[in-house]
Amino acid sequence: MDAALKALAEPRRREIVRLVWSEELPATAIAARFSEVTRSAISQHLGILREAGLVHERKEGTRRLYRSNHHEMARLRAYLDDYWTTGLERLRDVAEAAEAQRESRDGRTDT
Amino acid sequence: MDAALKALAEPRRREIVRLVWSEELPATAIAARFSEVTRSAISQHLGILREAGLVHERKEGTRRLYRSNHHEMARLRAYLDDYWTTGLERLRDVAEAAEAQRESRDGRTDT
DNA sequence: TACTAACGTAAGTGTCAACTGACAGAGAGG
DNA sequence: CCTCTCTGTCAGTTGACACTTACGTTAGTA
Repeated sequence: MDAALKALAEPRRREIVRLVWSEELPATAIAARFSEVTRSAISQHLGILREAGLVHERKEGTRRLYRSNHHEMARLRAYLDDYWTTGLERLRDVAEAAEAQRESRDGRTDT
Repeated sequence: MDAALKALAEPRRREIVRLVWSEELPATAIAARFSEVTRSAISQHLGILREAGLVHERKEGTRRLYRSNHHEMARLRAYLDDYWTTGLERLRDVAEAAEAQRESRDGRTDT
């Protein structure tokens, strides 16, 4: 899960995931979209994405077709949603409520 | 924006943001929560988070109080939400609709 | 002034990541 | 078999990053 987030922190890889989201594409076709880097670099990016479980790989003859792993992407999204809400907003509410209680009860506290 | 995502790809920094989400804390207090690394490391993490605009810094005497920048966090969240929906799901819908049209029109296509 | 607490920061190190260029294997077609 | 295409991978370079140690700075205090 941590690997997935780290993988998507790279703009190039976010773009790759975007490319193969709705279309299954061979490695060469994916690499062709990136004129700034070599095919080798894209191949390595694909390896990282596959390792992180963000893309699926399917062999067909001499080609390897890639497509996004929607399920894993959904998991990552859920993880982040949990981070925003449970981890932060809700924590803030709890803290504020607790502080309000402390203030109205003791007027001062620590820890 | 990209710096923010990259900053949050680091687990330690995610934890820091969590710590100062509801409470404004001095650097020392934050560092005290992390027994595995030195105060210097945390200070550098705080610098990166500040650079990415994810935390606010306020000087008070000899101390520096930190707290999360909710606004920037919301922006990042919106950016990701846009990535999931507009960038992916919607794109998939469009692609699937187009493919369905192609199939019912030609019966077969490539590229 | 001298001392101390709270910080940031420079310097140095080990590790990891992105990239290029060269090479190897696998499958298709002559 | 030979050749061409598609593709992963290895070797090597460069730069970024997380971390530690040491030092400098600033503000409060005796």
